[in-house]
Amino acid sequence: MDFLAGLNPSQRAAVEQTEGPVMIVAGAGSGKTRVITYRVAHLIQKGVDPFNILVLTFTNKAAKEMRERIMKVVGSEAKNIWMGTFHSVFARILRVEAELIGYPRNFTIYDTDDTKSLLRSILKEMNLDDKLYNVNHVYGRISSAKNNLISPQEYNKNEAIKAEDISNGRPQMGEIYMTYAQRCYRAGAMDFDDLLFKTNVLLNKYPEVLHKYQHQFRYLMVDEYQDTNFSQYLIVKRLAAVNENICVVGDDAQSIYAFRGANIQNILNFQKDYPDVKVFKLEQNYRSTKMIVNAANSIIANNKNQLEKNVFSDNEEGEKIKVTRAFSDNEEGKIVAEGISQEKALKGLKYKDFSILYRTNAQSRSLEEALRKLGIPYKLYGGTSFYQRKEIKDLIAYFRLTFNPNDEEALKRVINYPRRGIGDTTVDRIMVVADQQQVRLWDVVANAQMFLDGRSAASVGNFGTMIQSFQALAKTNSAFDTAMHIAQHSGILKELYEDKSVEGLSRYENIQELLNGIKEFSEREDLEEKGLDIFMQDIALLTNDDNDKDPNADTVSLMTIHSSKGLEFPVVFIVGLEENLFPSQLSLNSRTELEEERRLFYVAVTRAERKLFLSYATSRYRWGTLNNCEPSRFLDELNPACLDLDFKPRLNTGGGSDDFTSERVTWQRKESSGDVFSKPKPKVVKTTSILPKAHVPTAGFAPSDTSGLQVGMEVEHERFGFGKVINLEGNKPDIKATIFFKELGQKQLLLKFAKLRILE
DNA sequence: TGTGACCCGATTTTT
DNA sequence: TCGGGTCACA
Repeated sequence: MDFLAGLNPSQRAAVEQTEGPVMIVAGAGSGKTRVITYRVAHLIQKGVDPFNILVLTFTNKAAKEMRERIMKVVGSEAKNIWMGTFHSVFARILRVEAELIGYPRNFTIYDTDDTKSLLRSILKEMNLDDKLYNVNHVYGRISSAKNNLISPQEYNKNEAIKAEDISNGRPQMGEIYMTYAQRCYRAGAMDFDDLLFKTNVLLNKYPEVLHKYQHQFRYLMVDEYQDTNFSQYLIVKRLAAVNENICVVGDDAQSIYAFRGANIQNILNFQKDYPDVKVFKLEQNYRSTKMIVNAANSIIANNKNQLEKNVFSDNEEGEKIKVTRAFSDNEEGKIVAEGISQEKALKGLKYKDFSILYRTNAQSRSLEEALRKLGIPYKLYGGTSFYQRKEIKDLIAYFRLTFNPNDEEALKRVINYPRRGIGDTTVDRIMVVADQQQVRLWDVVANAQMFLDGRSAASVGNFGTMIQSFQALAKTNSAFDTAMHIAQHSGILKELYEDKSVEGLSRYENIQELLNGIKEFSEREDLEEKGLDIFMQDIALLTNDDNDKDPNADTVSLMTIHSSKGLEFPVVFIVGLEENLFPSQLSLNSRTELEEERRLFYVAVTRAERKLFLSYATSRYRWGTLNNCEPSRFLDELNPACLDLDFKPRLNTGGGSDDFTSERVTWQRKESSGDVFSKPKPKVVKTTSILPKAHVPTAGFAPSDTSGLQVGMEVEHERFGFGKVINLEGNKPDIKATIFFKELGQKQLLLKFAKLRILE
């Protein structure tokens, strides 16, 4: 057990407490991954069969890294641990059990694009206004229903939900959800949320299945527990119910995915669920200097709702955090790029020791430009992943159709690509016929002569025959041979080969790369089954980092803060620290959202090992117009003792001062309402056009006395425009009004702060 | 059925 | 600014 010696007392205690419910609260940089890997290794060395251990993570990358590290300690036994993302582990189980809940074993997994495209079709078929029923909104609504385990039936029965949708002006939401679920079912497809939702259905409806897995997974561990949603929470709870050997690891301070349904309460309430839980706190940060840890602590202290802990560092004091102000986004880029060159030369670092973090992807442009000018190599993380590329999705759609010919989205994608004279009208016709005759899509395609007429029957028939030939081929051929054949005979390869443009060339290369990947898969010796169908199974669950060509290249890393979670760099630049950007404009309406932004800032700061640079610009191009920016409130929240301001506050020049602290004071004075959550209006400096939908208050706008405000009244808000009150709640000074604004949709406002004019 | 013009919308995104 | 999606027209 030599490896235990390298752990500090609390890490070691957490590793050794293998039985019963355990919660490990792991501060940033406290050796969390180490504890998990050693804990699993320890279990195995104690004689637990790896097949009985289930470890759930949120990313493929985390699972992969962890498995490799465990392998180093216990050897190849580690291969037998059930370890993977929630989605991949339960997809694997669902493939075994699918038929119980009425799905084919080779069900398709719809990714976000498939889901949105299906929703778009449904909205169109229902003749709904796609502004009101915005696809993203509808998707979000359905997704959150599923994540909260509300089935379409329950959704439609629930009066509160119905009332909410009606007040939002979207009474048909329940119907959409119902149709969407039916269409997925008909297509033999599950979306991402279904993988968890259906697992719950399965475990709930079939006690013997639940029982089987409860006994199989005698030890459960969940990484990043603060990011679980209700659906995931319940799966874990069910599986752990018998043995209660459940260990969750997380850091509430790093919960940054609530916007996707993660419920921070899952970790905050863990002690209530398991009263005899043993809690271990990992509070020593091994990653960063004292300066950085102190600064991070000073930020997170501003959040109210959190588990008590005291993260500290025994590392060296370290340098102060350098704060820089730039005049524009481009100047900010230039300053960062120069900063990298300087710091690199000064400290003898490599490019890969640097990372630039930003709130939104759009910010990367000016940074990239500046880096290119100085010849600094960089790598952009995020963006479209390999499997998201159109050409890859097209070819994969053929594969999908081969194994699941009812896959509606795959069918729509390729039935006329490459062109074969099957237009939208014909495709619509197929859908309608399938609906009317109560047959599956594939029945219509395969028997085109019966269901369609004339010319379209012939072309659809040919398409069907082609897919059938692929199916026959797949039965007897290797994954690679099948894939190659499909690429050639579908016409995709030819289509791309003939496109000699730069993009066409790269598309062709991407297809080659996919085929190479399949070839490698075909030649793997550790797999028993290696048909194309097996290769296909989890492809929707793969993401970009699985395709990182050269992870050791010496380049600066550029990424959003979200994607930086779990990573660390000697030197970190966090850019764009401006109000309305970070914290994001859209997070300013509620304390919960603002706190999430603050945790995001905390995550960003704690990525840095040795040196941290912060910057903001006083003006920035956004959506084509130049805007004035105020420095972020987060800068004020940092302990000033940790900061090294790169500019001198101008003394008494009368026209306002220049360091952000005084700027803050200035704008706070302007906001007489005292509402800390209201935001300063972005001032338009130079515009080529008037800002799109900015509301211009009616001349002589003056807030009314809102004490007599009633539901149903029409009001005007200074910035949000005209709207109607749809709900009032709370008591006297804190009455909260839900108002549906014509331009912006529903918003909740505290009456004591909101400036509203009641319309007669 | 195919193409180009326009119009909208725009955080973050482990799966 | 940029990209995707839709619509009008050929």
